[in-house]
Amino acid sequence: MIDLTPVSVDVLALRFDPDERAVLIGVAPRAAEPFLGEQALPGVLLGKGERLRDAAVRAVSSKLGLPAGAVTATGQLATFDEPSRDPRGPTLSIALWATLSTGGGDVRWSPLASVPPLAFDHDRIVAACRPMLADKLWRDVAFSAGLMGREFTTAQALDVTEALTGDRPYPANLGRSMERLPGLRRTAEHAAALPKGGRPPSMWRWEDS
Amino acid sequence: MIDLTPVSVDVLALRFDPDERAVLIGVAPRAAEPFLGEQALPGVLLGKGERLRDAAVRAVSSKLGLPAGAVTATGQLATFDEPSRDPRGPTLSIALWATLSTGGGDVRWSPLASVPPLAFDHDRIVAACRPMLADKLWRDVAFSAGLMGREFTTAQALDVTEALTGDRPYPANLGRSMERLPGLRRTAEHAAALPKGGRPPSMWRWEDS
DNA sequence: ACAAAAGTGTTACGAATACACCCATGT
DNA sequence: ACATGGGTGTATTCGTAACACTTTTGT
Repeated sequence: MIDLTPVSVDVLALRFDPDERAVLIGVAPRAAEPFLGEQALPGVLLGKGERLRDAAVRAVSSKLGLPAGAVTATGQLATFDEPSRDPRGPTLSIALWATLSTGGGDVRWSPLASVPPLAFDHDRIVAACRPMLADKLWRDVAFSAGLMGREFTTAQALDVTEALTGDRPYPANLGRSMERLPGLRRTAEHAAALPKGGRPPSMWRWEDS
Repeated sequence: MIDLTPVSVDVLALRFDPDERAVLIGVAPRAAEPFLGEQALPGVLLGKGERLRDAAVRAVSSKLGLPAGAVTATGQLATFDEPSRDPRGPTLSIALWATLSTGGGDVRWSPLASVPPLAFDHDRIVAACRPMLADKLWRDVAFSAGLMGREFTTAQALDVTEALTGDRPYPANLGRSMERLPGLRRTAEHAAALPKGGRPPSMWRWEDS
Protein backbone atom coordinates (compact mmCIF):
# COMPACT_ATOMS: atom_id res chain seq x y z
CA MET A 1 0.00 0.00 0.00
CA ILE A 2 1.33 3.33 -1.08
CA ASP A 3 1.33 6.26 1.32
CA LEU A 4 -1.35 8.68 0.27
CA THR A 5 -0.70 12.29 -0.56
CA PRO A 6 -2.84 14.71 1.45
CA VAL A 7 -4.95 16.95 -0.75
CA SER A 8 -5.60 20.52 0.23
CA VAL A 9 -8.13 22.75 -1.45
CA ASP A 10 -6.93 26.33 -1.64
CA VAL A 11 -9.42 28.99 -2.55
CA LEU A 12 -9.12 32.25 -4.43
CA ALA A 13 -12.07 33.88 -2.70
CA LEU A 14 -13.14 36.85 -4.81
CA ARG A 15 -15.54 39.65 -4.12
CA PHE A 16 -16.39 42.82 -5.98
CA ASP A 17 -16.65 45.89 -3.80
CA PRO A 18 -18.72 48.51 -5.64
CA ASP A 19 -17.60 51.26 -3.25
CA GLU A 20 -13.89 50.60 -3.61
CA ARG A 21 -14.56 49.74 -7.26
CA ALA A 22 -12.11 46.86 -6.92
CA VAL A 23 -12.03 43.09 -7.05
CA LEU A 24 -10.81 41.86 -3.69
CA ILE A 25 -9.33 38.53 -2.72
CA GLY A 26 -9.82 37.21 0.82
CA VAL A 27 -6.70 36.16 2.74
CA ALA A 28 -6.31 35.46 6.43
CA PRO A 29 -3.37 34.99 8.77
CA ARG A 30 -2.54 31.38 9.48
CA ALA A 31 -3.63 30.15 12.89
CA ALA A 32 -1.03 27.38 13.16
CA GLU A 33 2.47 26.42 12.19
CA PRO A 34 3.95 26.45 9.66
CA PHE A 35 3.84 30.10 8.59
CA LEU A 36 1.96 31.00 11.79
CA GLY A 37 0.56 34.49 11.49
CA GLU A 38 1.46 34.94 7.85
CA GLN A 39 -1.24 35.73 5.33
CA ALA A 40 -2.45 32.77 3.28
CA LEU A 41 -5.22 31.70 0.96
CA PRO A 42 -8.05 29.98 2.82
CA GLY A 43 -7.48 26.25 2.48
CA VAL A 44 -8.55 22.99 4.09
CA LEU A 45 -7.60 19.36 3.81
CA LEU A 46 -10.05 17.54 1.59
CA GLY A 47 -12.08 15.08 3.66
CA LYS A 48 -12.79 11.58 2.48
CA GLY A 49 -15.75 11.67 0.12
CA GLU A 50 -15.97 15.45 0.25
CA ARG A 51 -16.73 17.31 -2.95
CA LEU A 52 -14.27 19.99 -4.00
CA ARG A 53 -16.96 22.64 -3.88
CA ASP A 54 -17.91 21.66 -0.34
CA ALA A 55 -14.31 21.84 0.75
CA ALA A 56 -14.02 25.28 -0.80
CA VAL A 57 -17.09 26.47 1.10
CA ARG A 58 -15.67 24.97 4.28
CA ALA A 59 -12.38 26.79 3.72
CA VAL A 60 -14.18 30.10 3.24
CA SER A 61 -16.32 29.69 6.33
CA SER A 62 -13.66 28.27 8.65
CA LYS A 63 -10.71 30.38 7.56
CA LEU A 64 -12.41 33.61 6.55
CA GLY A 65 -15.28 33.46 9.02
CA LEU A 66 -17.98 33.98 6.43
CA PRO A 67 -21.32 32.17 6.32
CA ALA A 68 -21.55 29.26 3.89
CA GLY A 69 -24.34 31.06 2.08
CA ALA A 70 -21.98 33.87 1.10
CA VAL A 71 -20.39 31.64 -1.55
CA THR A 72 -22.27 32.25 -4.78
CA ALA A 73 -20.29 30.02 -7.13
CA THR A 74 -17.12 27.94 -7.33
CA GLY A 75 -15.01 26.30 -9.98
CA GLN A 76 -11.71 24.56 -10.65
CA LEU A 77 -8.52 26.33 -11.61
CA ALA A 78 -5.48 24.04 -11.50
CA THR A 79 -3.57 21.56 -9.38
CA PHE A 80 -0.16 22.30 -7.89
CA ASP A 81 2.07 19.35 -7.15
CA GLU A 82 5.55 20.56 -6.23
CA PRO A 83 6.50 18.17 -3.42
CA SER A 84 8.30 20.91 -1.49
CA ARG A 85 5.42 23.37 -1.49
CA ASP A 86 4.56 22.48 2.11
CA PRO A 87 7.43 22.13 4.64
CA ARG A 88 5.44 19.48 6.52
CA GLY A 89 5.74 17.17 3.56
CA PRO A 90 4.36 16.64 0.08
CA THR A 91 0.83 17.91 -0.35
CA LEU A 92 -1.27 18.35 -3.42
CA SER A 93 -3.04 21.66 -3.72
CA ILE A 94 -6.14 21.97 -5.86
CA ALA A 95 -6.87 25.64 -6.51
CA LEU A 96 -10.51 26.68 -6.84
CA TRP A 97 -12.09 30.05 -7.32
CA ALA A 98 -15.08 31.08 -5.22
CA THR A 99 -17.19 34.19 -5.58
CA LEU A 100 -18.60 35.84 -2.46
CA SER A 101 -21.54 38.11 -1.98
CA THR A 102 -20.59 39.60 1.37
CA GLY A 103 -17.56 41.25 2.86
CA GLY A 104 -16.72 41.40 6.52
CA GLY A 105 -15.54 38.30 8.30
CA ASP A 106 -12.14 37.87 9.88
CA VAL A 107 -10.57 38.68 6.57
CA ARG A 108 -8.04 40.88 4.97
CA TRP A 109 -9.59 41.91 1.68
CA SER A 110 -6.77 42.70 -0.64
CA PRO A 111 -7.11 44.21 -4.13
CA LEU A 112 -6.12 41.68 -6.76
CA ALA A 113 -3.57 44.14 -8.07
CA SER A 114 -1.63 44.23 -4.80
CA VAL A 115 -1.77 40.88 -3.04
CA PRO A 116 0.56 40.80 -0.02
CA PRO A 117 3.27 38.11 0.26
CA LEU A 118 1.60 34.83 1.14
CA ALA A 119 2.59 31.62 2.91
CA PHE A 120 3.51 28.35 1.16
CA ASP A 121 3.55 28.73 -2.62
CA HIS A 122 0.38 30.77 -2.55
CA ASP A 123 2.04 33.70 -4.31
CA ARG A 124 2.81 31.39 -7.17
CA ILE A 125 -0.72 30.00 -7.16
CA VAL A 126 -2.26 33.45 -7.34
CA ALA A 127 0.12 34.47 -10.11
CA ALA A 128 -0.64 31.35 -12.13
CA CYS A 129 -4.40 31.63 -11.67
CA ARG A 130 -4.79 35.34 -12.38
CA PRO A 131 -4.89 34.99 -16.17
CA MET A 132 -7.34 32.09 -15.85
CA LEU A 133 -9.68 34.32 -13.85
CA ALA A 134 -9.42 37.13 -16.38
CA ASP A 135 -10.24 34.62 -19.08
CA LYS A 136 -13.41 33.52 -17.34
CA LEU A 137 -14.93 36.99 -17.03
CA TRP A 138 -17.84 37.42 -19.48
CA ARG A 139 -17.19 33.89 -20.76
CA ASP A 140 -17.92 31.60 -17.82
CA VAL A 141 -21.47 32.53 -16.87
CA ALA A 142 -21.31 31.03 -13.37
CA PHE A 143 -18.15 32.98 -12.58
CA SER A 144 -19.42 36.25 -14.00
CA ALA A 145 -22.81 35.99 -12.32
CA GLY A 146 -21.25 34.95 -9.02
CA LEU A 147 -18.83 37.86 -9.05
CA MET A 148 -21.21 40.59 -10.22
CA GLY A 149 -24.28 39.53 -8.27
CA ARG A 150 -27.80 39.25 -9.61
CA GLU A 151 -27.98 42.84 -10.77
CA PHE A 152 -25.27 45.36 -11.62
CA THR A 153 -24.51 48.43 -13.68
CA THR A 154 -22.36 48.97 -16.73
CA ALA A 155 -20.05 51.13 -14.61
CA GLN A 156 -19.46 48.21 -12.24
CA ALA A 157 -18.84 45.85 -15.12
CA LEU A 158 -16.21 48.27 -16.39
CA ASP A 159 -14.54 48.35 -12.98
CA VAL A 160 -14.45 44.57 -12.69
CA THR A 161 -13.09 44.14 -16.18
CA GLU A 162 -10.35 46.64 -15.49
CA ALA A 163 -9.49 44.92 -12.21
CA LEU A 164 -9.18 41.48 -13.81
CA THR A 165 -7.73 42.18 -17.24
CA GLY A 166 -5.71 45.29 -16.53
CA ASP A 167 -7.31 47.67 -18.95
CA ARG A 168 -10.63 49.40 -19.20
CA PRO A 169 -12.73 48.65 -22.26
CA TYR A 170 -14.91 51.17 -24.03
CA PRO A 171 -18.34 51.15 -22.34
CA ALA A 172 -20.06 50.65 -25.68
CA ASN A 173 -17.98 47.60 -26.57
CA LEU A 174 -18.37 45.99 -23.16
CA GLY A 175 -22.12 46.45 -23.40
CA ARG A 176 -22.18 44.61 -26.71
CA SER A 177 -20.07 41.78 -25.27
CA MET A 178 -22.47 41.41 -22.37
CA GLU A 179 -25.49 41.41 -24.64
CA ARG A 180 -24.09 38.28 -26.27
CA LEU A 181 -23.90 36.46 -22.90
CA PRO A 182 -26.71 33.93 -22.46
CA GLY A 183 -28.90 34.71 -19.47
CA LEU A 184 -27.86 38.34 -19.14
CA ARG A 185 -30.34 41.09 -19.99
CA ARG A 186 -30.23 44.88 -19.96
CA THR A 187 -33.11 46.06 -17.80
CA ALA A 188 -35.28 49.11 -18.38
CA GLU A 189 -34.29 50.94 -15.21
CA HIS A 190 -31.24 53.06 -14.77
CA ALA A 191 -29.07 53.34 -11.73
CA ALA A 192 -28.41 56.58 -9.92
CA ALA A 193 -25.56 58.53 -11.41
CA LEU A 194 -22.14 58.33 -9.84
CA PRO A 195 -21.12 60.93 -7.23
CA LYS A 196 -19.22 63.00 -9.76
CA GLY A 197 -22.20 63.28 -12.03
CA GLY A 198 -22.50 61.93 -15.53
CA ARG A 199 -25.14 59.91 -17.28
CA PRO A 200 -26.61 57.17 -15.09
CA PRO A 201 -25.49 53.73 -16.27
CA SER A 202 -27.99 51.14 -17.37
CA MET A 203 -28.58 48.04 -15.30
CA TRP A 204 -28.09 44.37 -16.09
CA ARG A 205 -29.72 41.35 -14.57
CA TRP A 206 -29.24 37.61 -14.84
CA GLU A 207 -32.37 35.73 -15.78
CA ASP A 208 -33.53 33.63 -12.87
CA SER A 209 -33.46 30.03 -14.00
CA MET B 1 -7.31 13.87 11.80
CA ILE B 2 -9.49 13.63 8.73
CA ASP B 3 -9.44 10.49 6.61
CA LEU B 4 -7.61 11.24 3.41
CA THR B 5 -9.10 10.82 -0.02
CA PRO B 6 -7.01 8.60 -2.28
CA VAL B 7 -5.96 10.38 -5.47
CA SER B 8 -5.74 8.49 -8.72
CA VAL B 9 -4.14 9.87 -11.84
CA ASP B 10 -5.98 8.73 -14.97
CA VAL B 11 -4.31 9.26 -18.29
CA LEU B 12 -5.66 9.99 -21.74
CA ALA B 13 -2.71 8.42 -23.54
CA LEU B 14 -2.74 9.68 -27.11
CA ARG B 15 -0.80 8.61 -30.15
CA PHE B 16 -1.01 9.54 -33.79
CA ASP B 17 -0.78 6.62 -36.17
CA PRO B 18 0.26 7.91 -39.60
CA ASP B 19 -0.71 4.64 -41.29
CA GLU B 20 -4.21 4.51 -39.87
CA ARG B 21 -4.31 8.30 -40.17
CA ALA B 22 -6.04 8.41 -36.78
CA VAL B 23 -5.47 9.67 -33.27
CA LEU B 24 -5.59 6.65 -30.96
CA ILE B 25 -6.18 6.50 -27.24
CA GLY B 26 -4.60 3.69 -25.21
CA VAL B 27 -6.90 1.64 -22.98
CA ALA B 28 -6.25 -1.67 -21.29
CA PRO B 29 -8.38 -4.28 -19.53
CA ARG B 30 -8.37 -3.99 -15.78
CA ALA B 31 -6.27 -6.62 -14.02
CA ALA B 32 -8.16 -6.52 -10.72
CA GLU B 33 -11.56 -5.95 -9.20
CA PRO B 34 -13.58 -3.88 -9.54
CA PHE B 35 -14.40 -3.93 -13.25
CA LEU B 36 -12.00 -6.87 -13.72
CA GLY B 37 -11.38 -7.39 -17.42
CA GLU B 38 -13.22 -4.28 -18.56
CA GLN B 39 -11.41 -1.66 -20.58
CA ALA B 40 -10.23 1.37 -18.65
CA LEU B 41 -7.96 4.38 -18.90
CA PRO B 42 -4.49 3.68 -17.50
CA GLY B 43 -4.43 5.03 -13.97
CA VAL B 44 -2.43 4.69 -10.77
CA LEU B 45 -2.76 5.89 -7.23
CA LEU B 46 -0.63 8.95 -6.68
CA GLY B 47 2.24 8.13 -4.35
CA LYS B 48 3.30 10.42 -1.54
CA GLY B 49 5.50 13.14 -2.94
CA GLU B 50 5.05 11.92 -6.48
CA ARG B 51 4.65 14.48 -9.24
CA LEU B 52 1.58 14.22 -11.41
CA ARG B 53 3.70 13.82 -14.51
CA ASP B 54 5.65 10.96 -12.93
CA ALA B 55 2.44 9.22 -11.94
CA ALA B 56 1.16 9.57 -15.50
CA VAL B 57 4.34 8.02 -16.86
CA ARG B 58 4.04 5.23 -14.30
CA ALA B 59 0.44 4.59 -15.35
CA VAL B 60 1.44 4.38 -18.99
CA SER B 61 4.30 2.00 -18.36
CA SER B 62 2.60 -0.23 -15.78
CA LYS B 63 -0.86 -0.38 -17.32
CA LEU B 64 -0.08 -0.10 -21.01
CA GLY B 65 3.30 -1.86 -20.95
CA LEU B 66 5.11 0.93 -22.75
CA PRO B 67 8.62 2.18 -21.92
CA ALA B 68 8.77 5.37 -19.86
CA GLY B 69 10.66 7.03 -22.69
CA ALA B 70 7.65 6.68 -24.97
CA VAL B 71 5.91 9.53 -23.17
CA THR B 72 6.78 12.71 -25.04
CA ALA B 73 4.72 15.23 -23.07
CA THR B 74 2.04 15.47 -20.41
CA GLY B 75 -0.35 18.04 -19.03
CA GLN B 76 -3.33 18.59 -16.77
CA LEU B 77 -6.93 18.37 -17.89
CA ALA B 78 -9.38 18.40 -14.96
CA THR B 79 -10.22 16.81 -11.63
CA PHE B 80 -13.24 14.57 -11.11
CA ASP B 81 -14.64 14.36 -7.61
CA GLU B 82 -17.95 12.50 -7.65
CA PRO B 83 -17.75 10.42 -4.47
CA SER B 84 -19.47 7.44 -6.12
CA ARG B 85 -17.17 7.22 -9.12
CA ASP B 86 -15.30 4.28 -7.58
CA PRO B 87 -17.35 1.52 -5.93
CA ARG B 88 -14.54 0.93 -3.42
CA GLY B 89 -15.12 4.35 -1.97
CA PRO B 90 -14.56 8.00 -2.69
CA THR B 91 -11.53 8.67 -4.85
CA LEU B 92 -10.35 11.79 -6.55
CA SER B 93 -9.36 11.40 -10.17
CA ILE B 94 -6.99 13.87 -11.77
CA ALA B 95 -7.10 13.49 -15.53
CA LEU B 96 -3.92 14.16 -17.48
CA TRP B 97 -3.12 13.88 -21.15
CA ALA B 98 0.04 12.16 -22.29
CA THR B 99 1.40 11.95 -25.81
CA LEU B 100 3.21 8.78 -26.90
CA SER B 101 5.71 8.18 -29.62
CA THR B 102 5.39 4.41 -29.92
CA GLY B 103 2.57 1.97 -30.35
CA GLY B 104 2.62 -1.69 -29.37
CA GLY B 105 2.51 -2.64 -25.72
CA ASP B 106 -0.28 -4.57 -24.10
CA VAL B 107 -2.73 -2.01 -25.33
CA ARG B 108 -5.94 -1.65 -27.16
CA TRP B 109 -5.46 1.40 -29.35
CA SER B 110 -8.86 2.83 -30.00
CA PRO B 111 -9.66 5.68 -32.38
CA LEU B 112 -10.79 8.73 -30.44
CA ALA B 113 -13.99 8.72 -32.47
CA SER B 114 -15.04 5.29 -31.24
CA VAL B 115 -13.88 4.69 -27.69
CA PRO B 116 -15.34 1.47 -26.25
CA PRO B 117 -17.35 1.54 -23.01
CA LEU B 118 -14.96 2.02 -20.12
CA ALA B 119 -14.89 1.15 -16.43
CA PHE B 120 -15.62 3.61 -13.59
CA ASP B 121 -16.67 7.01 -14.92
CA HIS B 122 -13.98 6.91 -17.57
CA ASP B 123 -16.53 7.36 -20.36
CA ARG B 124 -17.54 10.60 -18.75
CA ILE B 125 -13.92 11.66 -18.29
CA VAL B 126 -13.13 11.06 -21.94
CA ALA B 127 -16.26 12.91 -23.04
CA ALA B 128 -15.47 15.89 -20.82
CA CYS B 129 -11.83 16.06 -21.88
CA ARG B 130 -12.28 15.66 -25.63
CA PRO B 131 -13.06 19.33 -26.29
CA MET B 132 -10.14 20.37 -24.10
CA LEU B 133 -7.81 18.26 -26.24
CA ALA B 134 -9.20 19.72 -29.47
CA ASP B 135 -8.63 23.15 -28.01
CA LYS B 136 -4.97 22.45 -27.30
CA LEU B 137 -4.08 21.39 -30.83
CA TRP B 138 -1.97 24.10 -32.57
CA ARG B 139 -2.29 26.23 -29.44
CA ASP B 140 -0.46 24.29 -26.71
CA VAL B 141 2.98 23.79 -28.20
CA ALA B 142 3.96 20.95 -25.85
CA PHE B 143 0.80 19.02 -26.72
CA SER B 144 1.06 19.58 -30.45
CA ALA B 145 4.75 18.73 -30.59
CA GLY B 146 4.28 15.67 -28.40
CA LEU B 147 1.44 14.36 -30.53
CA MET B 148 2.93 15.07 -33.97
CA GLY B 149 6.52 14.14 -33.23
CA ARG B 150 9.60 16.13 -34.14
CA GLU B 151 8.85 16.15 -37.85
CA PHE B 152 5.62 15.67 -39.77
CA THR B 153 3.84 16.52 -42.99
CA THR B 154 0.94 18.81 -43.77
CA ALA B 155 -1.13 15.75 -44.67
CA GLN B 156 -0.60 14.31 -41.20
CA ALA B 157 -1.46 17.62 -39.59
CA LEU B 158 -4.73 17.57 -41.54
CA ASP B 159 -5.50 14.06 -40.34
CA VAL B 160 -4.83 14.92 -36.69
CA THR B 161 -6.91 18.07 -36.85
CA GLU B 162 -9.80 16.16 -38.37
CA ALA B 163 -9.51 13.47 -35.69
CA LEU B 164 -9.58 15.94 -32.82
CA THR B 165 -11.93 18.68 -34.02
CA GLY B 166 -14.24 16.70 -36.25
CA ASP B 167 -13.75 18.54 -39.50
CA ARG B 168 -10.93 18.84 -41.96
CA PRO B 169 -9.56 22.31 -42.58
CA TYR B 170 -8.36 23.58 -45.92
CA PRO B 171 -4.66 22.66 -46.26
CA ALA B 172 -3.78 26.25 -47.09
CA ASN B 173 -5.44 27.63 -43.97
CA LEU B 174 -3.94 25.01 -41.68
CA GLY B 175 -0.50 25.80 -43.11
CA ARG B 176 -0.95 29.46 -42.24
CA SER B 177 -2.09 28.56 -38.72
CA MET B 178 0.99 26.42 -38.19
CA GLU B 179 3.30 29.11 -39.51
CA ARG B 180 2.13 31.31 -36.65
CA LEU B 181 3.11 28.69 -34.03
CA PRO B 182 6.34 29.56 -32.23
CA GLY B 183 9.03 26.94 -32.70
CA LEU B 184 7.50 25.32 -35.78
CA ARG B 185 9.18 25.72 -39.16
CA ARG B 186 8.41 24.53 -42.66
CA THR B 187 11.47 22.67 -43.93
CA ALA B 188 12.85 22.68 -47.45
CA GLU B 189 12.34 18.96 -48.07
CA HIS B 190 9.15 17.36 -49.22
CA ALA B 191 7.74 14.02 -48.17
CA ALA B 192 6.98 11.25 -50.61
CA ALA B 193 3.53 11.56 -52.13
CA LEU B 194 0.67 9.56 -50.68
CA PRO B 195 -0.16 6.14 -52.20
CA LYS B 196 -2.95 7.54 -54.33
CA GLY B 197 -0.73 10.12 -55.95
CA GLY B 198 -1.03 13.84 -55.63
CA ARG B 199 1.42 16.57 -54.81
CA PRO B 200 3.86 15.60 -52.06
CA PRO B 201 3.17 17.55 -48.86
CA SER B 202 5.78 19.78 -47.32
CA MET B 203 7.38 18.90 -44.03
CA TRP B 204 7.37 20.69 -40.69
CA ARG B 205 9.86 20.49 -37.86
CA TRP B 206 9.99 21.80 -34.31
CA GLU B 207 13.04 23.84 -33.54
CA ASP B 208 15.26 21.98 -31.10
CA SER B 209 15.63 24.14 -28.06
C1' DA C 1 -3.78 13.13 -70.46
C1' DC C 2 -6.05 12.57 -66.22
C1' DA C 3 -6.93 12.24 -61.30
C1' DA C 4 -5.45 13.35 -56.78
C1' DA C 5 -3.82 16.24 -53.34
C1' DA C 6 -1.05 20.21 -51.68
C1' DG C 7 0.05 25.03 -52.22
C1' DT C 8 -0.72 30.27 -53.58
C1' DG C 9 -3.37 34.26 -53.87
C1' DT C 10 -7.48 36.56 -53.09
C1' DT C 11 -11.91 37.48 -51.32
C1' DA C 12 -15.56 37.41 -47.86
C1' DC C 13 -17.15 37.43 -43.43
C1' DG C 14 -17.38 38.36 -38.47
C1' DA C 15 -15.63 39.57 -34.08
C1' DA C 16 -13.06 42.88 -31.61
C1' DT C 17 -11.50 47.41 -31.34
C1' DA C 18 -11.43 52.42 -31.87
C1' DC C 19 -13.54 56.74 -32.03
C1' DA C 20 -16.64 60.67 -33.16
C1' DC C 21 -20.71 62.18 -31.58
C1' DC C 22 -25.06 62.25 -28.69
C1' DC C 23 -27.52 61.96 -24.14
C1' DA C 24 -28.41 62.38 -19.16
C1' DT C 25 -27.07 63.84 -14.87
C1' DG C 26 -24.63 66.91 -10.95
C1' DT C 27 -22.71 71.36 -9.85
C1' DA D 1 -23.44 76.54 -18.95
C1' DC D 2 -20.19 73.15 -18.10
C1' DA D 3 -17.92 68.97 -16.65
C1' DT D 4 -18.49 64.09 -16.19
C1' DG D 5 -19.31 59.79 -17.90
C1' DG D 6 -22.38 56.26 -20.16
C1' DG D 7 -24.75 55.19 -24.86
C1' DT D 8 -25.28 55.04 -30.15
C1' DG D 9 -23.59 54.58 -34.51
C1' DT D 10 -19.98 53.77 -37.52
C1' DA D 11 -15.31 52.93 -39.30
C1' DT D 12 -11.15 50.15 -39.01
C1' DT D 13 -8.56 46.21 -38.11
C1' DC D 14 -7.58 41.46 -37.76
C1' DG D 15 -8.07 36.60 -37.72
C1' DT D 16 -10.67 32.88 -39.89
C1' DA D 17 -12.98 30.67 -43.51
C1' DA D 18 -13.85 29.92 -48.28
C1' DC D 19 -12.60 29.21 -52.92
C1' DA D 20 -10.61 29.71 -57.64
C1' DC D 21 -6.53 28.50 -59.64
C1' DT D 22 -1.80 26.55 -59.90
C1' DT D 23 1.76 22.98 -58.97
C1' DT D 24 3.46 18.36 -58.40
C1' DT D 25 3.05 13.84 -58.18
C1' DG D 26 1.06 8.69 -59.63
C1' DT D 27 -1.35 5.95 -63.13
